[in-house]
Amino acid sequence: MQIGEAARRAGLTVKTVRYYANIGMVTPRQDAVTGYRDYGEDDVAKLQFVGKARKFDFSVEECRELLGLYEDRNRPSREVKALTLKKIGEIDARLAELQSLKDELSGLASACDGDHRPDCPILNALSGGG
Amino acid sequence: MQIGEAARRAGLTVKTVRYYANIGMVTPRQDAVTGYRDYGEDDVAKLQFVGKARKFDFSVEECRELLGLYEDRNRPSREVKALTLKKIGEIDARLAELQSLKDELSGLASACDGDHRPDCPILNALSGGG
DNA sequence: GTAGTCCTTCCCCCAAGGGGAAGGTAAAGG
DNA sequence: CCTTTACCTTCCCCTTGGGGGAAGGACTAC
Repeated sequence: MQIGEAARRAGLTVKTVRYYANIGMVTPRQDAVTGYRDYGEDDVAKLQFVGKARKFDFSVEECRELLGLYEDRNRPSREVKALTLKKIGEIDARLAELQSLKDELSGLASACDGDHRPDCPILNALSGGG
Repeated sequence: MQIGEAARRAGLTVKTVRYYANIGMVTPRQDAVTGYRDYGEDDVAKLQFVGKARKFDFSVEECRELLGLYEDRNRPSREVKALTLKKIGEIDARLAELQSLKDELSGLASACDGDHRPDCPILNALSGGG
């Protein structure tokens, strides 16, 4: 099938699918006459796979790795789990970072009257020497 | 002072400080003879301000806005607070997103044996039609 | 014939700088 | 005076993951 239908079926944009072809992640056959990319069912499955993995915050490179494992019928599940745990760790770190950021900002915001007067603890905090 | 010392005092890299000058956020005087940027104490204060705001996850454009408010002695604190609350809202949204992501990944990871065998619920989930 | 829709490649754009090259300048040391 | 060192300058390419759009080829429908 052509790239448009493959993209629709995978829930991706044509641009994205073409990008994945360019970086060698999901490489369809090429029609020798028209030069059009020719996607098979297996390609669509890979595109769906990558699309889902991306939604899980895996980077394109990690998706490439997962895709390799996905295609390897003999891979040990250990490797997939390791990648997943690493990703969970990264998410945890980011969660903690965002949470402390939020706490600080919330503290500042609640200390600020937010009226017409120029006095503002938020700006004071940003300009202060802490 | 030269850009190196300004950067050191603000806790930023020279590259970053030069970037802020290029985009017109913190614009030092320019030495007519050498062409070197010439930073004053007020510039360093602005750089510190922007550096802190960046750490609070404000975008460069938001920093520019905050800097404008910071320099306006008559600004209403309302505007600063509004920006801060908006940022807190964004952080909240991201927190929720990451949390649900983590929950899903954690569920998958705990369902995966992580041994030498190829059977892997994580890959099954990524390739499944959900 | 031509309108519409599909496809191709090509190039520039985003954030927020990082890395490094090529070249000017100033101060210290011999 | 000459050289080394440590600054500084501009310029250009690199990153992530594509988006936007131009220019041009291809196919179907009317």
